Amino acid sequence: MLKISKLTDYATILLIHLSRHQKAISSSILAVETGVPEPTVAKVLKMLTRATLVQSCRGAGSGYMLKSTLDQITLASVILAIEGPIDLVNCDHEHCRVTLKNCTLYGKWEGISLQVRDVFEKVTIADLQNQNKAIHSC
Amino acid sequence: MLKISKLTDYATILLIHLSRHQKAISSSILAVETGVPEPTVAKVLKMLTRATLVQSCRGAGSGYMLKSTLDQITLASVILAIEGPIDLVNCDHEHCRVTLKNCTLYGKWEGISLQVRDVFEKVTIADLQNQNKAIHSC
DNA sequence: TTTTAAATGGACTAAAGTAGTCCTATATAC
DNA sequence: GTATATAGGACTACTTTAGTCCATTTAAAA
Repeated sequence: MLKISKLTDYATILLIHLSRHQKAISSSILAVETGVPEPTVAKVLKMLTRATLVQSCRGAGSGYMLKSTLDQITLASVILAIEGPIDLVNCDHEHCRVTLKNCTLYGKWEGISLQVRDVFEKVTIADLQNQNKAIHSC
Repeated sequence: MLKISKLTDYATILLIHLSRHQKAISSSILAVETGVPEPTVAKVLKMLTRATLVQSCRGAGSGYMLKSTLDQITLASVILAIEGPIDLVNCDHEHCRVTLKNCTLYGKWEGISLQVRDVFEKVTIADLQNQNKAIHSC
């Protein structure tokens, strides 16, 4: 499927929300703000933390903060954090029906994947964000 | 998931195979040639026929033929035939958590989808095809 | 120092999408 | 008329995604 996963969508929304706060905020507050269920918010923030897109702090009154500004966060990095590397075909070279030598299409797909990756590399979350206060995607 | 479906992969392989024949060939023959199981080959060819990328003919000794040359078939048209329209987010505007007015991200995603679509629009199956006889993808 | 709020990690369930198969009907060449 | 194909669609199995929950760790606040 040539689709962004829902969690990636949530991730962009959460990042935009985080950028509006100076202090760290908790996943439960973000859940209320965004309307996304809390356990899901928590899950996404965990992934973003592992990818070092956001910074976390434990303990009472703490939470999550952006590590950089929205214009420094590419959509590609968010997709990578949530869905893994962008590869249009997943050729594991193990269960391939044919021998690798014959697999001449593979290289071509690689090039196309790169072009797609490039599209996402050039879009930042700041680009996604609008000037007005609306922050949900559908 | 940002991946091409397996069936789309098969479709490109089948199209390349079809281009090597002058006469119509059956799905069972294509199955043997490509190593893809016959029922699956049949399924994909049906889809390609509905999308008028290939022409079908029933009856003994008949089968499928290309409707145009490989350099006239874009990857986008194959993806459209197998997976449907390229839309990175599927916002049905019905079960959206927020009202549509607030959904400002939607327009942005549209633009990105268009850029991705553009990548596939510019690649033809002829581009995918290599000069040598190898025709399988992994 | 105790309590409380919050992240972390991982397991788990449910839902959705994909791949693959099979069967019946229909068309056409020989 | 018979054999060979496509057409359509139903169906099953499998994989991925979404979403939830719980036990643990951390640290601030009282």
